[in-house]
Amino acid sequence: MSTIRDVAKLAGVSVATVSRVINQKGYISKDTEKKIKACMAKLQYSPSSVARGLAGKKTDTIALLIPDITNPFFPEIARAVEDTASSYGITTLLGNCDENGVKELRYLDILKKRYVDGIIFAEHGLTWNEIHGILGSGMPIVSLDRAALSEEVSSVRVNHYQGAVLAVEHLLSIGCRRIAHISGPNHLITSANRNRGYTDTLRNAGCFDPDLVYEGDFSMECGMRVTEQLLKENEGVDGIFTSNDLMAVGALKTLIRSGVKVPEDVALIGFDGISMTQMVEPEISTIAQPIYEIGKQAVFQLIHQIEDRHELPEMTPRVLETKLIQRATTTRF
Amino acid sequence: MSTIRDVAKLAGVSVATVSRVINQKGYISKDTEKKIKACMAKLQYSPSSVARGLAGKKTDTIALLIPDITNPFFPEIARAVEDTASSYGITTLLGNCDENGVKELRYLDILKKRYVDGIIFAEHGLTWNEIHGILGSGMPIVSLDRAALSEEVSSVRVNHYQGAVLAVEHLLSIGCRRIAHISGPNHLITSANRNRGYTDTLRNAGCFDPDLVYEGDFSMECGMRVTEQLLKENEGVDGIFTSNDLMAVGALKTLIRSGVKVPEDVALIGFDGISMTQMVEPEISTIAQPIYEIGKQAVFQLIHQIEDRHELPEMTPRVLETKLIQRATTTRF
DNA sequence: TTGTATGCGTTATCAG
DNA sequence: CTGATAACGCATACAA
Repeated sequence: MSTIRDVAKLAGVSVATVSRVINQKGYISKDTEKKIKACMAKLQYSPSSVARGLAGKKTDTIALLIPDITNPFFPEIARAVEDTASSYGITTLLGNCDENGVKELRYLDILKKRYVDGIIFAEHGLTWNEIHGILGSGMPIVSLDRAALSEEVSSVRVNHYQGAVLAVEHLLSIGCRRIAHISGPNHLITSANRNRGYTDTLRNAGCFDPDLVYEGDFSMECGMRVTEQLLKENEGVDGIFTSNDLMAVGALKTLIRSGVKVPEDVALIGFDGISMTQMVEPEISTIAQPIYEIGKQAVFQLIHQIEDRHELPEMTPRVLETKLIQRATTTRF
Repeated sequence: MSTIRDVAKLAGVSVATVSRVINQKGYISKDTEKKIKACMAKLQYSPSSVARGLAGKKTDTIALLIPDITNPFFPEIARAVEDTASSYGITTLLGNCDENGVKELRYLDILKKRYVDGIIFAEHGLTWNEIHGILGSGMPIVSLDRAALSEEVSSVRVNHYQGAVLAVEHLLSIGCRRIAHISGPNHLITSANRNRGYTDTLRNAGCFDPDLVYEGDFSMECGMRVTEQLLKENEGVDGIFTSNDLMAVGALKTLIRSGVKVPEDVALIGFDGISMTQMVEPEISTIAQPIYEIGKQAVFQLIHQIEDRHELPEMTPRVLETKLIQRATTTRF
């Protein structure tokens, strides 16, 4: 690998001059610029982002930390983030934290020191101390989950509560009255908000029953297991709202295997809007998050923190809304 | 963020001494070591991997480049790689290339210069020139797809050919005679090998029909579309072997929607062994790759290139075999 | 056992 | 317009 010095030597100029043409900064004569560019090409030179990072420059690289790469929701987020970042010449590095605090910290340790220009968290298990540590280090961050939890850390906000309301109202509208809920981990704010939306709506309708709420962990296996338990422990459940799509897929499976007719006996609706809901039969109704928009806004917010000049399309950090997508599992004739 | 110099100052020693305790290298008195460690803790110091990389040291970080993060096979590979790497204290950075040569090169540009200690490619579109460029730069690489294509680049080898043979023999054994194949992109060696396995086996059995071979692109949509076309253009197809599981899921969907009974009318088998095959009803038979083992071997091979000393469990770079997993889509009674 | 000095590849500040 | 040279944070021969 050739360095900036090799180029300088070959071109018969100083490294400073080469650096200038690389960064399009300061004055350089057309002649030397052309000569230098030729030399760079000949040596197949490309600047080291590491050295560049050390020298305090931007690396044009951001990191996206996700909790579980095998949950398709996050790969879809990743694509959105990557797409957007890519269109600004920014490369995205992914870190899979595996719901594991230790790994999360390990990533941070690596990234904090100018490895990347900024970090996007899709759901994190950090303490406030740790977050302040990062913020203090000057590393721009954006969070995808702490909706409205604090003004201190930039985040893209999705109205999970309203999404859950949509889901439950939909189930009510097609005639369901005993509607169960398989929630996500209660310590996650997103999950908790969906839970509230469910509870409130059902209370208003006068058919809330705490026995019908089960805490899940967002995995498909859990969706299967809990649904089994749910069917065993309760009579007359005629609708299920799962806090994410993966659990809905699991639930659907158990329902079919148990000989329960979907949606005739039990209607089913998930949350997220991942494409897997369309891969199964019957296709699963869901509350779709604006996945692409989420990724896009996250990148916008991050870039804004990194530098204010970037001429970005008007930042609209409004709260993003979810959308009901009705499919076979909630369509009764 | 505190630097090594801050620690040195606080501890009243030189940076070299601090560096020694960080790297457990050279002699240091128990006393100063303890003192320095205390200072590091107090300052919440952790060394910058960037500077460390620049200074020619290992970064204990590797990169895994995957072609399509939304194909669940790769997240599963990623988990295996991460798991293994993690157990050796190595952090894995992911890059999603999106089947996009430009992005692939962009990642390489970033990674090449001592950003990471090594790179694992899960399927790449690099030319030999480009590969040599990386090799020449001293960056260790391991490839997951170029099975047996060259001795120059280290790779973990899976017997895709034999896997396809297994699949087709299985279909034959349950009575299928007109067996269609939806292949992957023909320019991918893995996909081509599976295709050969299919063709050879069917030829030997005397029932090969080139009209029943369709080229797909490994996506679910493609699985749906091609299956539709396949049903329209051919009579009496009684078995389908798709070159990966995602296409099998798509195929299954089309079959069910077309009122075709699976497996009574048409049996179906996929390839890869991703867990999604168990999420649908009926569950899909598949040729399972030893996903975890693949990731593990890739990491082992990479570490071996990075440094020879690491006491790794006996390296067994044997060819990995696939395994038939029979499920409902090929179980006739 | 510990300190000094130098280099890693770039950028940035000042002089020419 | 261009060239030295000092950072950036760390590792490492070489001294002490």
